[in-house]
Amino acid sequence: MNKISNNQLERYPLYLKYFKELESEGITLISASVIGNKLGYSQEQVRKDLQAISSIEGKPKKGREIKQLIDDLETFLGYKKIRTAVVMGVGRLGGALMHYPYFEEYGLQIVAGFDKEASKLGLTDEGKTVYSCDDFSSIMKEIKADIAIISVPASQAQRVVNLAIDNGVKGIWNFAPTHIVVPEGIALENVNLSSSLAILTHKLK
Amino acid sequence: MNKISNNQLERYPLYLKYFKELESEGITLISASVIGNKLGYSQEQVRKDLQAISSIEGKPKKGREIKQLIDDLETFLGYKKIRTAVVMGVGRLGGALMHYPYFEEYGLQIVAGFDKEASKLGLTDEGKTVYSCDDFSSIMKEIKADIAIISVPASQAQRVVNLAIDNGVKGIWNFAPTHIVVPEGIALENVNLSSSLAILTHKLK
DNA sequence: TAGATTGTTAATCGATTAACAATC
DNA sequence: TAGATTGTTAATCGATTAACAATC
Repeated sequence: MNKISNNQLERYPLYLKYFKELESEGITLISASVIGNKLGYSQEQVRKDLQAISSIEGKPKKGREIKQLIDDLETFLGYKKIRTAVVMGVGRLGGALMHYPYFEEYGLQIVAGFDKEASKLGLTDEGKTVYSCDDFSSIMKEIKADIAIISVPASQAQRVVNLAIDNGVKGIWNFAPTHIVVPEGIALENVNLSSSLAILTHKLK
Repeated sequence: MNKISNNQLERYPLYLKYFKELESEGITLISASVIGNKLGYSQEQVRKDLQAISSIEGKPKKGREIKQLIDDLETFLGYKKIRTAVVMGVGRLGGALMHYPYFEEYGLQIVAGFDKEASKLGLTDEGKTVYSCDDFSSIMKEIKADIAIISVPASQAQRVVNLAIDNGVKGIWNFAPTHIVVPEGIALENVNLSSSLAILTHKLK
């Protein structure tokens, strides 16, 4: 199997979203050029992208079956087997992530939050529980989450990441605006708003 | 001047953050290899990156002056001249963005929020005002924000983006998980959590 | 002077785009 | 059959890495 680049990986959820829209409109077949026009990619790129994850070939003159594409994409993106996550740091951003409505659709289940402030602990309006950081190890023994979402202040991030990894987390999704280090074998993905803003600002000039 | 790639742009805020840390520790000079080790880049890449934005040359045997680097990066990234933004859709995520504590540091000032729900309107705890979407045009005539941060549900995003552009916004920072289209001359940057999650999930395998 | 670090030029690598044959 | 769309192979483009001369 060919290696799949990050750019490519970023595109797949956008394809999936579009295909679901088409499906709800009752459309069953789609060609690479139509997809490309809609999403702003070249048709060659669309073909390569879809070839890389499709279980069956497209049909010359007709295109690809949307139902099949959705199935393949959901399988490839892991939406079909649920992964669990905890949110570490339930401030404004952490709270938003803890209740982000689209994660369910992506197969990501937020099972708990952790914070050190007593006022934040307990059940949230949406029925999720925020535990004290002190209880992290014992709670993790029960829930065994796959992923830790880091939304603590930058100064706390590395410490909290270490704690999460020590307690069995295999992936770190870091929203704290700081560089963190993880050992071999642990997946790390950063969402850094300052980087995104830098791109926007540069385009504005 | 050479063109600067998006990857490169994403790295600059991370350099800046690191340099500020070093400065607060009283360090005045830094070499490309030390920077690379710390942030996980090659020293060649660091040199190219810094050359592209530096106003003065580095000093053989010594490295580069941190103070100068910070100044050059802040200038390049636009942190020195304040840009204003409005948040469209003050749900959990929008609320978090509206009060995100680091934006000030990046020279981004959130001047107002907009929502259509009456219960959300008025002053927030942190002293910012959420206006009704109905008043968008008239308020924008006063505040003339540069950027619109989009945090409405996906189904509303394109409509809201159009409204923002019609009222003079020059940049769209889109947090809604959907593909949107902007006319020529308008800057668009997407923060798509599903794309970021796709990368994390892939690394987890 | 010797050595560390710089800047520059060339080589490599990978992703995207282009060209084209295959097929329903 | 003709034409649209596919998959594959080659060309281009751009970013990263490597090599090396310049300099304090």
